[in-house]
Amino acid sequence: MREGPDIARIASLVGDPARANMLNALMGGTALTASELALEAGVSLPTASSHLSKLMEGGLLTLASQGRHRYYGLASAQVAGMIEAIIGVAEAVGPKRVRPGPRDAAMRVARVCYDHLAGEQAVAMLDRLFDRKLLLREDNEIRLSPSGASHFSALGIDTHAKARRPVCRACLDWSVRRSHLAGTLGAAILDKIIAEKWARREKDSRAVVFSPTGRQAFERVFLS
Amino acid sequence: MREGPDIARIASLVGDPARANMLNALMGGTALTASELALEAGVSLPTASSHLSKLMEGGLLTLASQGRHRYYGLASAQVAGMIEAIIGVAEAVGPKRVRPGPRDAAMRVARVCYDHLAGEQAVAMLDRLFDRKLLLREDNEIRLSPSGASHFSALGIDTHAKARRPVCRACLDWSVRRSHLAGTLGAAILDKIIAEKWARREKDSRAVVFSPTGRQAFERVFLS
DNA sequence: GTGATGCTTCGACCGCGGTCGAAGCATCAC
DNA sequence: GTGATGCTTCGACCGCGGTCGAAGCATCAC
Repeated sequence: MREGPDIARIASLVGDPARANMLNALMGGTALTASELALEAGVSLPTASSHLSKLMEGGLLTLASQGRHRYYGLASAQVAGMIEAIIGVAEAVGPKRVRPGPRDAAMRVARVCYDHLAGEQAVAMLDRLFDRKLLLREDNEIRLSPSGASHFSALGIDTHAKARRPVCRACLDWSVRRSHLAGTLGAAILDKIIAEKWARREKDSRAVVFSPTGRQAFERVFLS
Repeated sequence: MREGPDIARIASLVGDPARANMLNALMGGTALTASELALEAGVSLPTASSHLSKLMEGGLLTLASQGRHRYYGLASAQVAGMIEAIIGVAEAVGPKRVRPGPRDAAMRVARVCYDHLAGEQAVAMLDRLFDRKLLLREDNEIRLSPSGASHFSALGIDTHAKARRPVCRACLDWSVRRSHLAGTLGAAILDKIIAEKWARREKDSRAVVFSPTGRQAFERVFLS
């Protein structure tokens, strides 16, 4: 018996198959309606609605109403990071799959984690941003250096904090088991990658697939 | 409906109050017996035993039999990291506690995370080890540099890999939301801190409290 | 061998929470 | 206004899983 944060409550929210499927679907970063999430989870609309209200009450989701459409999304990158951590353990202890499959390999290279890039490319990128001193580790935070601020501005990437969200944040990568970049800067970089058409989102997957020229451009800008 | 790692199964293992209490107790790194864990969880011995077999089957625990005593411990630093991530979300979405209390503050400064140090001090230490190039980020891993190897050897810290466990690993800190050092090196450093009596473990808590001189010694060796 | 200790297994109980059909509510188009 | 769409609420059902006492099993001390 101990007080402290109610970890059982949070874990049990993720611990139902229908809710886990919904959260997994939302890891792609796109907000979805109750009908879409019911389909993802394989349950009826009333059941999905009941799950969604539980996830809302637990603080794991946000809701944006647009007319008669109601879009559910993950509450934060922190929630996404927790789900990544659970996926990591599930992968590690789960039955070894015979062949990981091409989609799985693509996910390890680059994928969406809520609103930012994850995978080997993302971890390598954060390492290089530190090496080039565009980002600094300081006072237990990741901070944008002056040269980093001008670097990203020159690329047309907005580096200003929005609504209480930090610019830079670390997020643990389940496939690499190292940190990648989250926060508004992480989200802005992913936006740029997609906007520049350096990479495209795989349909019905979190995988991010770079084109040959897009990969070169990405590496020149972020990995050089 | 989707295939993939069974995250609901792992999360539901953590999602029961009794099991969550047990896992929380094991975050201190000390392996405990079924009776001790039953006490922690506030359930009877038969109930605790049933929970423990479920956690074992799910791959979250390891078991070491010593005569008629059976010691349960967390299966890996990865499992510990997942629990830290869940704690982080529970803290963030949970009711804001009126006064965090001194023990809570001490936990944020330094605490045990399974077998290694976590908290502000641990995050600062990993940053400095990178700055001093004793550790290197390379190929999506953390590697010990040659100078790092001789540095730690000189301190009497064994830096050899043991039984398929990596020497260096990142683990996300729930209070700082940045990486600290896990792996055999992370464990060896915590061992040294305790062995040198630079700090002591708080009873019935994960907090690690440095003595004034111990803190100076730690900062001289790892934060300078 | 005998008795003690530590834990697991068995069996029975029970209630929490997931489930969906039907009804209700809100917003839309026209 | 009327009908359609999208979602939530209500109500009833049901079964999974948590619970513990009693019994059983394994290892210890002597």
